Amino acid sequence: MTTPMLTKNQTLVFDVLTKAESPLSAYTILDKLRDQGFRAPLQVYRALDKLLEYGVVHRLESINSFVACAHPDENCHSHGLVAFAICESCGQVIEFHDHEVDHRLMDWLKSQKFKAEKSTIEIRGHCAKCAA
Amino acid sequence: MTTPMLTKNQTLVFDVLTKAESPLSAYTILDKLRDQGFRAPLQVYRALDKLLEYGVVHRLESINSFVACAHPDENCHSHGLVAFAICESCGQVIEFHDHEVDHRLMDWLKSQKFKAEKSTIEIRGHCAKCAA
DNA sequence: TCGCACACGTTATAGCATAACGCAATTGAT
DNA sequence: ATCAATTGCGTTATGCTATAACGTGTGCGA
Ligand SMILES: [Zn+2]
Ligand SMILES: [Zn+2]
Ligand SMILES: [Zn+2]
Ligand SMILES: [Zn+2]
Repeated sequence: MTTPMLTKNQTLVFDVLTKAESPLSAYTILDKLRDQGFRAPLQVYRALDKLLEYGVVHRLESINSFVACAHPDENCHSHGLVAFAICESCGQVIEFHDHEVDHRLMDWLKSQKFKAEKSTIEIRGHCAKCAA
Repeated sequence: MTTPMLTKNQTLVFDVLTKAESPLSAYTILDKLRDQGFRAPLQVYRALDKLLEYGVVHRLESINSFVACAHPDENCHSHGLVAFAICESCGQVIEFHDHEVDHRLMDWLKSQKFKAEKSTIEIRGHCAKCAA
């Protein structure tokens, strides 16, 4: 997916996520953008929908939050799965890709004739710094 | 985790999930149990918390729903990750385990000194029957 | 000019989850 | 026997997450 020009709201939301050090919930984003004129959740959700569609933002299902893509320039997303390690102490997220995991999962799905469309791989725990 | 005797509410919730053909949301479970005296969401959530703790029920993060474990007798859960293929047409869920995927993910996490505690692997798409 | 697509704003509502209180039964130590 | 701690339960209220439904304005090609 080639990313078209972002609209004003999309840019605001994307910038907030890019500057954040941890994933943010839609409502947290809303609060951060009230000074820029945001008033309602839909303004955030509509922007997020587009950013997700363009692949420049990921949704973390297990914590109802959103992060900017950590590898916006690689085209891994088009042919591979994305995985996340989420620290429950500091909130830091590491986004990673592993083709071996991809292929293994895809093979299994293929063996079941299951047509995959979206995937979620999220590991929660404690990062090196917080586990000490 | 050895599963202790279930309480009345836990049994009711577990039975509903066991009989269901698809994952159920907590509020759907609540509705199904109103005739048995359930009145409030907390009655469901408290039972679910215990059932999740005992490992006899899984939570599907990507669809805010719950399913009975499909392999209650295997002890895979103690040493392996659990994955789900979720059909977005018929709602059917296939629970599966793949040690190769486990090891690969665990190795990566180890290389990052990340201490994993909970994992979520969910693939959404269309099952063989619905993809036709 | 008309029709359409798209972004946007606003209000209201739906859906998911937990806080906080109090009561009752159980257990296990003193 | 008594007390304290634990656990489950019921209820009310609240908070967080997400979408429905309506209307506006703008740009653009037929
Ligand atoms: Zn990414
Ligand atoms: Zn951390
Ligand atoms: Zn299971
Ligand atoms: Zn299906």
